Amino acid sequence: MKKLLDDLRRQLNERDCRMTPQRAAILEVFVENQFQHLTAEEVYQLLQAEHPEIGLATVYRTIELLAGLGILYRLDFGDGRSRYEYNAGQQEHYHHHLICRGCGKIEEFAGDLLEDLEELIEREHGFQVIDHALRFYGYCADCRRERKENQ
Amino acid sequence: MKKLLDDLRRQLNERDCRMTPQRAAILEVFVENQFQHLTAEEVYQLLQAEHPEIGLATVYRTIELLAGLGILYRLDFGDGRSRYEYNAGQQEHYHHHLICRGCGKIEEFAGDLLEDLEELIEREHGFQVIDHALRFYGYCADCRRERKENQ
DNA sequence: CTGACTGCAAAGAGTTTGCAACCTA
DNA sequence: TAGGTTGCAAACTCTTTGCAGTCAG
Repeated sequence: MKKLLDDLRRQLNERDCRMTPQRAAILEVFVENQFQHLTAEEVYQLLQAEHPEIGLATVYRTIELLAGLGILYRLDFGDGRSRYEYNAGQQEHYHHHLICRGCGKIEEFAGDLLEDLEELIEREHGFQVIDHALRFYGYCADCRRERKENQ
Repeated sequence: MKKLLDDLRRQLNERDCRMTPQRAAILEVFVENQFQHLTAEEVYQLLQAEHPEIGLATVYRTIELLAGLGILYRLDFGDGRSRYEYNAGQQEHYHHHLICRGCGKIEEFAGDLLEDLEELIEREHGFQVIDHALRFYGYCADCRRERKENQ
C-alpha cells in the first residue's frame, strides 16, 4: 500500500496537485476492493467506518481525479450510475463483462481477442483505439435454472 | 409506416396495451431517424413541430415500452443519458460503435465476429447470451489530425 | 503563506411517479 | 364504460458546483 500511495503522491505532484488523507483513504478502498465495481455511493459507505468525515462530494472529486490518472477505470453498466474499478496494472483492460438481465450480477471473463479488430478499425476508419468495452447481456446460470423451473 | 403501426398495435393488444396517437408519433420519429442514437429529450424536441402537446414523461414511458417490445434498442455511451435506436430487423445487433474521446462523435461499424466467443461463454460460464455491446474508445480521424497540429 | 482541497448545502441533470382528466377498445 | 394512457408538476437519484474554512507543500 505504501508504494501505491507514494506513486500517487508523485503523480499528483507532477500535476500540481496534493496528496491528502482523503485521497489516500479513497485509493485504499479501491485497492482493498480490487475487481469490484464500486459506485461513488458505495465508496462513501465503505469509508464511513474509518473516515466518517469524508464527504460524498470529495469522493466524486477524487474518483474523477484518479480516473483521469488512469488509476481507476470507469465502467458503465447502464443502471444509471457510474462504477469504478481499480486498474492494478495501469494498462489496458483485458477482461470483459457478462451482465445478467435477470439478477443484475456481473461476471468477468478474461481474454482480449480484439487486437485484430482494432487493427482493422485503425486501417479502415482512421480511428485510433485506446480502449474497448465488450459486454454480453443475457441470463446467468442461476437465472436460467430459475426461468426453466417457472415454466 | 402503416404496416409498422399495425404491427405495433398488434403487439400492444397482445399485452393489453393500447395504441395511441402519441405512441404512433414516437415510433414514427424513431423510424424516420433510423440509425440515429436519440435521447428522450431529442425525441421530445423532434416531436415539438408536429405534436407539441406530447409531454416528456410520455416520451419516457413510450420509449421504455418500445424498448421492452424489442422495437427500440437501448444504448448507453456513458454521457449520462440513455440513447435509443430503432431496431429495424427486430433481431440482434450486428454493428458496434467507435466513440471518440475528443469530440464525442459516434461512428458505427458492421460485423459480428463474436459468435465464437458467445459459444465459448455459454460453454464455460453457463451464461446464455442474448445480446452484446462492443465499443471502442479512442480518437477519430479528425481529432487525431487536430491533436497532431497542436503539438 | 499560497493556493489546492475539503465539507456542506444547494443546484443541476436526467428520469420517474402521483394524480386527475382523457380516450381506446 | 372500464381501465389503460396522458400531461403536468413534483419528486427522486446521481452528480456537480459555489463557497468559506482548512491544510499540504
